[in-house]
Amino acid sequence: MTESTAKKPSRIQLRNRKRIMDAALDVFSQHGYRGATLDQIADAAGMSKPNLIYYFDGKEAIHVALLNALMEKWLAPLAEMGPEGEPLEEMLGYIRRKMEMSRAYPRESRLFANEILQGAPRMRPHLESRLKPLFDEKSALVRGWMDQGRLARSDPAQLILTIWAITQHYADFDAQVRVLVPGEAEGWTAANAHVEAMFRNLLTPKDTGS
Amino acid sequence: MTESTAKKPSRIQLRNRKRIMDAALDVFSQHGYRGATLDQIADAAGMSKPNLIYYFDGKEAIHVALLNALMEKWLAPLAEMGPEGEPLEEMLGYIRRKMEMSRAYPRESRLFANEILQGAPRMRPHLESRLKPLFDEKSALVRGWMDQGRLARSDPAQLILTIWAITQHYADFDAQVRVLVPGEAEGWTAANAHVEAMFRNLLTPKDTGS
DNA sequence: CGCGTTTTTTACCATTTGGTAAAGGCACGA
DNA sequence: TCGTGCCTTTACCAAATGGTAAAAAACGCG
Repeated sequence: MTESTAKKPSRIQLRNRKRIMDAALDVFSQHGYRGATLDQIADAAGMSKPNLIYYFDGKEAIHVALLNALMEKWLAPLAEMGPEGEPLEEMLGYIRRKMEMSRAYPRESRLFANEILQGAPRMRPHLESRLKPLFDEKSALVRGWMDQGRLARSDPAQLILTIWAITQHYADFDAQVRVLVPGEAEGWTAANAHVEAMFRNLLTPKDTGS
Repeated sequence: MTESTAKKPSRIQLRNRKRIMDAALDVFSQHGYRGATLDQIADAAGMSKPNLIYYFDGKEAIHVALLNALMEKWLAPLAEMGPEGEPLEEMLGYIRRKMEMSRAYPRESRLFANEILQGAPRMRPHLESRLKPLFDEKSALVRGWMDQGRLARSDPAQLILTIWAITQHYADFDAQVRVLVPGEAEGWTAANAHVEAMFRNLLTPKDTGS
């Protein structure tokens, strides 16, 4: 609808839009929305500031475009968790994917963290329309597993929040983690091992006898 | 040393410094360092911008003063955990205090979160000199408990990181939590219950038979 | 090539923002 | 009550920042 009259973008347009988005991800994730400047983004993208504006309507438009583009990627790990497999393995798989996201895409994680920290001014609609339904769906799935006794019982919503908190912590608070836990590369393997063991422990159903 | 030649501050000075710090906490925690403006802080403190500068050397000085003042309060819950009591109760007490901090002082939590997110540019010295030693000390304490079999074994450092991740999440990502988990006041009781049960579960030593 | 279209640059601009200068107000002890 | 030193305000300012106008350059296609 929004694009009904838009012509199809040229190769240059596509390439430059991507360059801008990548540069903006760098800058926004490092300095936050207000801390980022168009000049910084332009520099990082290797083009002039007015040239940025030629491709995007303005600073806010770039930010919103980033947020929109990232939302799907960000939800994917949770979306993939389905009722087909063994509950414990489905959950652990989800947790592993989430850890991998934090490791591989820390900029994206920090971009979201910045946005949420400031009250999600530009993302609340997305949270309500995309995140909430998925969250509710998966909460119900987990509750079902618990009801069947295939997963240790707890509050599914709180459980998912807990998973997010821990996995994202490694990306968002990287600066702190690095100070406290020396060793760069090994840091992740230790973190992965701990998180996996922890949730395996928590999620494995207790044999209730009978 | 720094204050060797300073006169003792008057009553007005004390009062206004407090007003400024409180206002600055509001503004910085909501918008981040660069997102905050002196005008906003001045408004919130009910005084003029040059008057701010009369009491503090500038924007950065206010931010640093805030960070310094907050550090002690922030470390207190962990500092209080000592070797006297029963390990499980000591840990759960710590976790409860940390949750209470997030509930009672979300602005402080977000201020730190903002700072760490951006790489702790103004706080890294503090992290190294104050946080790291405490972290190492308490990690060792926890490891000792585990070695004695009085706490379930895991990586102490990762365990503490995990506690921070979860407890701070409720303050820092409040905007998201609110969208996902309806109910304001009850939210905290559900969160408290979940976190306590979770860590009790994790920390209780498994009877290894004999 | 020739020419319309897309892309990029140069030169600006208005607003915001951190900060200053200096005069005025105010409190309070002698 | 008068002056002295602490506090506050008014009037500014230079730099930074988001954004625009319009000319110049590059592209691509018949």
